[in-house]
Amino acid sequence: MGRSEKTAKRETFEGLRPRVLVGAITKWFGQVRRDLPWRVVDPATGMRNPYFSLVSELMLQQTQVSRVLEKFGQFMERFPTAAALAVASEDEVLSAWTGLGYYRRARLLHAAAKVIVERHGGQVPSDLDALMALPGLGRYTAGAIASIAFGKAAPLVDTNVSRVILRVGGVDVAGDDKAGLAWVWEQAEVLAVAAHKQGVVAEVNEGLMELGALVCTSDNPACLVCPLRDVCKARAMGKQREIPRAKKQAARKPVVHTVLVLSTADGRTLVERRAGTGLWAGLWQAPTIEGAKPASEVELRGRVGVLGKVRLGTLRLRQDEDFVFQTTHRDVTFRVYRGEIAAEKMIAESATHTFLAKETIAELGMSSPMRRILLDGTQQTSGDAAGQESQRVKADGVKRAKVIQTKRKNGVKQRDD
DNA sequence: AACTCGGGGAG
DNA sequence: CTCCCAGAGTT
Repeated sequence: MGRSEKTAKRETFEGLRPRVLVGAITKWFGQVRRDLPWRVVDPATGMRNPYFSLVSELMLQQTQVSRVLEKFGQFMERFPTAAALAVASEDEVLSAWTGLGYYRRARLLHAAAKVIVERHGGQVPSDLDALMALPGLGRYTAGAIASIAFGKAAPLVDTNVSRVILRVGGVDVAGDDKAGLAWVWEQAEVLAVAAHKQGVVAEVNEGLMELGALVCTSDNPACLVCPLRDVCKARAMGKQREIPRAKKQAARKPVVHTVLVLSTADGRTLVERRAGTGLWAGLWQAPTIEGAKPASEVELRGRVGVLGKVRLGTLRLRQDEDFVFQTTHRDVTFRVYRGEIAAEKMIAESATHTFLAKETIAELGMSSPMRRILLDGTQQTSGDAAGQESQRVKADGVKRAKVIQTKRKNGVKQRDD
């Protein structure tokens, strides 16, 4: 390709000049950038710690900054280096990940740490292709680490960047439009190359995301304080709130998890590991029967009684109030029964089922609802419905259950009516 | 190309 | 209620 063609391509950002955008973003980012824990700079090298970037980027995939802030520090304390992470057990890693969701990321990060130790001497590689070859790193994450931690001329596109670029370019497509996304990546590359020439590729890439997170938000863009307000085509057209158009969302499927929390007199509880695929794969739980409708007490007793060939027919069970836990693809109704046995020898432990103390259970990888069931006591909520709403659940056999929504911190939001 | 994988916050 | 979020891997 000739030089003129290359030059022409550099100017296809709908007539916008990359240098202008680079300058505006860099200046703005320098003024407002947040102090996030993974943005620390090593005073010795003047560089960001690439391992911090690796961990934070994996955590940030499809996850908001505020959510990652709650987990990042603790994770780094437990696994301060790639080598420390590589030698940890998978359960330790999953435990540190509990509550973040998309648990596959934790396993992939763990696997990436092992590759980094075995093939890269324990140092996160700086080469884009080497980064892409690591488990769990796709085009976005590899580009983020290469550009932000190593200052390489690599582009990056997440949903923030995609929204900013589509709006600035005035491209009216859905957020998951394939051709639109390809175009966005081209523009991101133009920007990254231009920024790299000026030595500010890290600032521009991170600044683009910061802009999308703080100013060019999806619901209510704050155009008046936007550094790109004068060049933004969506704003000129008054379409900044319509671009990008919403993606189609799949309906959630109702399912029911019937759970038996079986405890011993000395305070230990029976737990098992979930199957290796599907929802909450490989995480720990109290014995659970999953189905379209709630399992009966008889079925639940049978599920556990079979373990040690012991009948639990005489065991008295208490039933919690049902609650619904929502994930992206499911409404999971939890029906929880609790019972106590005199001695754990009533049920033989096995490779897959074991009685553990509460402190030990707290160290297992578990889903958020299971953590509540096992560690926060019962879900009785009578007289304490603040912040919760009810909805009719379509699952058979479940009349109505509270949807667990926001976990209020003490004193932050008490009912005041 | 479509689906799957969590969880919580905000409007 | 709905939509969104520093995406990637599998089918």
